[in-house]
Amino acid sequence: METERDSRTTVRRQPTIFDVASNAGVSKSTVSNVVRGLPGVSAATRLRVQGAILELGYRPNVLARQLVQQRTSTLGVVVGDIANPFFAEMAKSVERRAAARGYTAMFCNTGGDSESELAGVETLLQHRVAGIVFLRLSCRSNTMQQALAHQVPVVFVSCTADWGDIVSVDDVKGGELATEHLIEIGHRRIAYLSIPEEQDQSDLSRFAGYKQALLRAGLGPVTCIGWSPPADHASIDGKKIDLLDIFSGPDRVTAVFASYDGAAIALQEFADRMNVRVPEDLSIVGFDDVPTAGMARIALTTIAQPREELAELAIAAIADRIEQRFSGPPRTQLVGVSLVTRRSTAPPSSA
Amino acid sequence: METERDSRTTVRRQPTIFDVASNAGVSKSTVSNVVRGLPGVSAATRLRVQGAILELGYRPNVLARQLVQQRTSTLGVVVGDIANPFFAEMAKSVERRAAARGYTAMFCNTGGDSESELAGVETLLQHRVAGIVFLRLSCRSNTMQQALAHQVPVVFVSCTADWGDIVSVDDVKGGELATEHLIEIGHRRIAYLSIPEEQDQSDLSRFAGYKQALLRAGLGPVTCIGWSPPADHASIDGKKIDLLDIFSGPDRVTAVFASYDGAAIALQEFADRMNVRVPEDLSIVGFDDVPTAGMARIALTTIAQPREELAELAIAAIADRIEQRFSGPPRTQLVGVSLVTRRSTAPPSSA
DNA sequence: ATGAAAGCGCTAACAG
DNA sequence: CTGTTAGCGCTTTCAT
Repeated sequence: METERDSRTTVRRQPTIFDVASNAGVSKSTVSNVVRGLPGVSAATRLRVQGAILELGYRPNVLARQLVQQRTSTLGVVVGDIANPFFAEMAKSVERRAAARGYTAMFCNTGGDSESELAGVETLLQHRVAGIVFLRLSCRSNTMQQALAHQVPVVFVSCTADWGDIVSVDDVKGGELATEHLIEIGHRRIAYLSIPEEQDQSDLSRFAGYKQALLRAGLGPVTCIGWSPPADHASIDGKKIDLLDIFSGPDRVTAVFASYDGAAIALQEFADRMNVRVPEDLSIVGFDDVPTAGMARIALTTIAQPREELAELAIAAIADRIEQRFSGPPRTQLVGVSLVTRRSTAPPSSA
Repeated sequence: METERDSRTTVRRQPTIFDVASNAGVSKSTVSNVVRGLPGVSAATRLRVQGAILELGYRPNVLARQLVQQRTSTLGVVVGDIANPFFAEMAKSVERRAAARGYTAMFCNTGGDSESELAGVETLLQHRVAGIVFLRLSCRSNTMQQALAHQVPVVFVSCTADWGDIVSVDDVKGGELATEHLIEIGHRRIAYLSIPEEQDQSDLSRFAGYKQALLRAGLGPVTCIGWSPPADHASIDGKKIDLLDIFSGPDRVTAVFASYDGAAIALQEFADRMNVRVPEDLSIVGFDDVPTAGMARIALTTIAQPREELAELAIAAIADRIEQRFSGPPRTQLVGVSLVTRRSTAPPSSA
């Protein structure tokens, strides 16, 4: 019979603090004190209680504790796209740092669309998370802001919003660094590449850095290519154009700074397909330094983000809020970036 | 003064169901009924209650609900390494499928070591998760099994253990497919490559498939290379050996089936570094078909896993257990794999 | 040093 | 159709 299994397992629900108490012959409070490691419990009682805990396999119910304590140790983490290696790495670091401080991470992957982003945040809020970490926020809509208004501390990692603490790399600086590198090795026609569907605040800052470096060097024109891989066409200033044309002709673009490694690698693929040689005909710089960028066959020159440092600062910032060590207007912490030179960039050929 | 801010936000804690009730002039139960969408509430009252909910910005406290209901809608997901693109993709799919059924995913990334794996599971259990999904289980120790024994439903995705439901690709079949492909295009000396630190049950099954195909074709010897990238040496049957030597000499290995794409790509990098040409001197087959494998410059022949299907089946399986639609001995569901041929494999050169 | 009692916010009978 | 009541498992004063 099937019920045999049930009788064997005795349909035993999880033991509660009460079960432990009566097993050890003490009161609930004493058990609670032992569990929480508070002083003021005699060694003998403590031992007896610990024995009972082990014997029954007691496991404190976090839900009940958090309900009565009116606070949780759960951190919500909203990730734009966990399949993007950069965010996957960040998610990993954030989880590790959170765990180190006693927080449990509750991830919530959003397709990047603001609708599921909102739904995700709503769920997190219903779970009474102690705070929320945003890894790239797509929606600029203030629906989100309204939902979150003063509910819980919020920290934005690698993205910008004025209603929470920010921990980010200096995107503008990164854009400058990338562009200056291209200028230094001799490029004159340098374009910025971004993928419209994934544009966010970081994008704009990186573009700003690009623009600044370009103008400072007296170069131009400032060119922003909008491209959705793997299409053959793109757009510049809203005008549709054949992507290949951009890299052909006398006035051709010889170097591209892409908004992030994914875009850079996609462009490299496109170039390969079209027999545009990288770096001879076209130099490419990315942003993030994902593991793939370092692979010998990809060898992408890129701007590296210190992922572990970002994660640590983010968790520190939100923990400071949660644990009331800091309150006040939003803080911004910018960390440095560095250029990693690989084989996707070289001086332009004089062709 | 700092307290100004506080007075502005009125130190207002989250409104409770009671606040809504008194605001709408009804009882808690009625509000509860409205929130849960139960019938038997007059349209007028429902409207009044909904108004109050909106006005107060009421958000049900999931913790309290779950405490009284004695069950949660949280699913624990244990991931070996979220930075591995295959698991990142799987995690994403699992989260999406879980959400579609009303479950919230609580991820827990473990460095692959069984210690933090155990700690992670412990945390999940304390949160009274309704079930646990394992994406690659590293530890074979039965400490884990003991901790989980009959506590919650468990499903293993892409890994094997006899104490829970299993949803996996047919690893043996995949190993055969990969090896047969190599045999078919003319290879005779074919080795299996695995990374000792990341070995698991899947590894063994894939190796079994490799072995089977090899023996069936009357080929040999069965060779299992243990390698920790990016080292220059490896080991075969416990004997340390120069990795390059394996691919040199008259009796050299001309093709390798790697336990997963990561290993395959690492080997490709090694080959590039050592001027061993792929596929002319060495053919490589991977397993998983991660996005990187499809990139033009990598072009790895590999065994594709149907990620979405795996995720869907896994969530369906665990939901069946949780929602008591199924109880009984562990079930195993194997889904098919397919060979994706790219440029990392070719007939051996007659050199 | 230990115990008793009052909730945390919610659901789920059961009355009215 | 709506209200009353009794907990879920735990922490936290306050007594003893």
